Amino acid sequence: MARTQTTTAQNYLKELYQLQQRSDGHAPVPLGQLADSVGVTPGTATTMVKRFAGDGLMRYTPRRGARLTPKGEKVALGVLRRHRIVETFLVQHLGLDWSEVHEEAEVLEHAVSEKVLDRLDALLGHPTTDPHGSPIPPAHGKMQRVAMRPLSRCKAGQRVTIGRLLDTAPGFLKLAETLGLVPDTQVRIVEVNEDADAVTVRIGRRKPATLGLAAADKIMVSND
Amino acid sequence: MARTQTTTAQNYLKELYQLQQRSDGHAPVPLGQLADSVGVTPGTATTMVKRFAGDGLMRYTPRRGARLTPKGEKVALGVLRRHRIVETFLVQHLGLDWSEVHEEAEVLEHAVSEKVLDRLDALLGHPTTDPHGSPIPPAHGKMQRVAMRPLSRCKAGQRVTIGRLLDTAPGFLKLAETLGLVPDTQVRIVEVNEDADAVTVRIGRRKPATLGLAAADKIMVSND
DNA sequence: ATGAACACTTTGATTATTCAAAATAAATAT
DNA sequence: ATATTTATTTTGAATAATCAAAGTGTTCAT
Repeated sequence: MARTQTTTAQNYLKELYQLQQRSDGHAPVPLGQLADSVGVTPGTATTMVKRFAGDGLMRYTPRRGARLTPKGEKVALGVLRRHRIVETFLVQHLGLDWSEVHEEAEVLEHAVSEKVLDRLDALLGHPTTDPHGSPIPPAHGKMQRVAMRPLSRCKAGQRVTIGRLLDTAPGFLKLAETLGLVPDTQVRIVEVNEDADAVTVRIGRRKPATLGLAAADKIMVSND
Repeated sequence: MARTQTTTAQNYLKELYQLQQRSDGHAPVPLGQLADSVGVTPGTATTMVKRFAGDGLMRYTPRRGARLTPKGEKVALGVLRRHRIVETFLVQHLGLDWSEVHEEAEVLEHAVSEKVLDRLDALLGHPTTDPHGSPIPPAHGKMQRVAMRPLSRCKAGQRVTIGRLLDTAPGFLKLAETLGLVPDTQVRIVEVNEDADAVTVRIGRRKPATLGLAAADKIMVSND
């Protein structure tokens, strides 16, 4: 049965889910990474993960790492769904800036009931992505998987559409907004310079913008 | 500084505030009552209240009871404000039934930031009462005090307006709704029978409704 | 007054979550 | 291979919040 419902558990599950997505390939996620994401010391993560494993929410191999079980993944997707629907609501109906809604949603995701969530979802017209372009897990059924690649791996001359921003830090999002790098925007790759560690892009007739590769790594795009 | 910010502390403060309102007169509220309201055993309330007293949030006299300090009251009013604005939002914008929003708000009141609260408040047009007629404490300044008396203390023949429902239990609210006893409704007192422990009221041409005095006690009215 | 009743407080434990620091294992470099 | 570094786990302890049950003070009725 387990305390699938505590804020703490939900956070561990949610973070693990996201770490699995990134470095995917069915390899377990090292607990140090999980500890970082959750914001606890490594020792704490070890303790907690062992408990979640006992609850059937994670599969844990000492010294190697952890993975979500199907049961744990279901919970994680629920949390992510709440998070992203709340974010969408905050932007679309309360007019908050997209750079600040992540933090708000971190708290609200644990306080919104199924019923309220459904109403929000309906009010928003059953959105499939949040303001940062991240997919909103459906209430039932599998998550749709959209093929995207990071802006850092594009070639000069290509025309692509911004799909999703992977970094939720307000500073990063504020910058992206300023540059016009928001989901559904068409962008032309002006130059990719591995040596200078930079990508230069251009939106319409705006003045070109240059980003470091680390930043460009966190901007996912799809072909026009 | 104290942990004014934990959900638990906020609940104790909020409940104490409400108990003070009822049996007011600057007399301390017995901890047994507070324990009941918060939903903990008496021993727990004693432990907690001593801590809050140490934090300057309550004034505590052993064996007599507790009262909020001005500082504690400020926190309590903030919680109440969040609770009631959230309730109003849930009813007016998400279409939840007024009988169920109290429970939802019990959780959300601890998750809504100042910024989100302000936006909700603006979206709702700065309401002064929640769906049950309870006053919403203003962001700054004193709470307005409206003179009302319980329906149980009315006399036959009087015409009064329903102002506020004091009981938040879904069952009670559902009943009140069915009978039409919702805020701002005009009601005529048909009969008050102390012996039968009942009050009979009539709304417009509807068929008269009879309530026990205990229920009528929880319905506050004002003169037409 | 005198002893029940009742309300409140104390005590001793428990659960959930966390940290710091010591111990251990694995990976890397020399 | 051996030593060093790095990552992970263990251990011991702390904090917040709670309960059950025993203890104590008050009040009330006789």
